[in-house]
Amino acid sequence: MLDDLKSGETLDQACPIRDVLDRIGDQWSLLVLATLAPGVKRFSQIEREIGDVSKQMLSKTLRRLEQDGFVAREVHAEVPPRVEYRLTPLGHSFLEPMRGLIRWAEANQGAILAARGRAATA
Amino acid sequence: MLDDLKSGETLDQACPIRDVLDRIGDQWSLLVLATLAPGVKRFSQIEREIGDVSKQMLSKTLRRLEQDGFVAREVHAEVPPRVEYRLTPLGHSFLEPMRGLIRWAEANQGAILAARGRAATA
DNA sequence: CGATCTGGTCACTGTTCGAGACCATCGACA
DNA sequence: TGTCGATGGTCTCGAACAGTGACCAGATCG
Repeated sequence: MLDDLKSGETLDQACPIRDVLDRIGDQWSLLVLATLAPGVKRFSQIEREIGDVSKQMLSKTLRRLEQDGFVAREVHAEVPPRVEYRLTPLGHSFLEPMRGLIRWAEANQGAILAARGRAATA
Repeated sequence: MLDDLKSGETLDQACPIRDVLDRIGDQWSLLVLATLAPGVKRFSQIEREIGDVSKQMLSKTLRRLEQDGFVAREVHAEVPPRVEYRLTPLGHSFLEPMRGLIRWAEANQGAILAARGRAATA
């Protein structure tokens, strides 16, 4: 799409990247997916690992990821209740291209920080 | 990082991916970068191409992308004023890994839509 | 003498987000 | 018997944030 975009075209809502990125581009979705990458985890385990996510947002994020087919939710009828989350094949396949982005982020963080610093003093 | 994350570790703020994605993961940044991919564009041209971005958000987004070194801003002292935006080398290099993600989005949009439909009827 | 075009900014409003209280249920403990 | 803690959430409240539309300056066109 990036290459196909000519001057004058509009980037309307039919654009799939837009739909997908609106979902996973929020503050928490990607973090949750990354947390689930190594395997099955429970709600409070994810909460602890991310650290500064509120229960509300974690709950909402997980529900949306489940609806979009990225994660699967399994409830065990025990007391206290146990709920397990795991990535679906779709979720795993999504992490593939994400790794490229993550590598870029690690490699270029310095450049961004430098630009930011330059902008601050300018 | 995804592979390095073991159970029990926390995903704190030092994580570079987190910093980077908080910036480009918002509603508009990526769209602006994509719009600028083919070459230099003016403010209102970007506005028109994206279609449903408000001037305020576009202004804010461009300023942040500029601060982070993704785009360069050039003001021509004319009347009416002309302001041009272009990707920096950093901006272009960022689009590299993004293309992988975009391809994934295009390839898997159907699966997501299907999952979403299944969730809605369930 | 207006209208218009550009790149913004400002005030107002509606949506969203985080913090923290609250809930139901069971076992452990005193 | 009483109550305390753990789990996976939901509810409410105030704060922060995003979108809408008005406004601005300065020159040129009719």
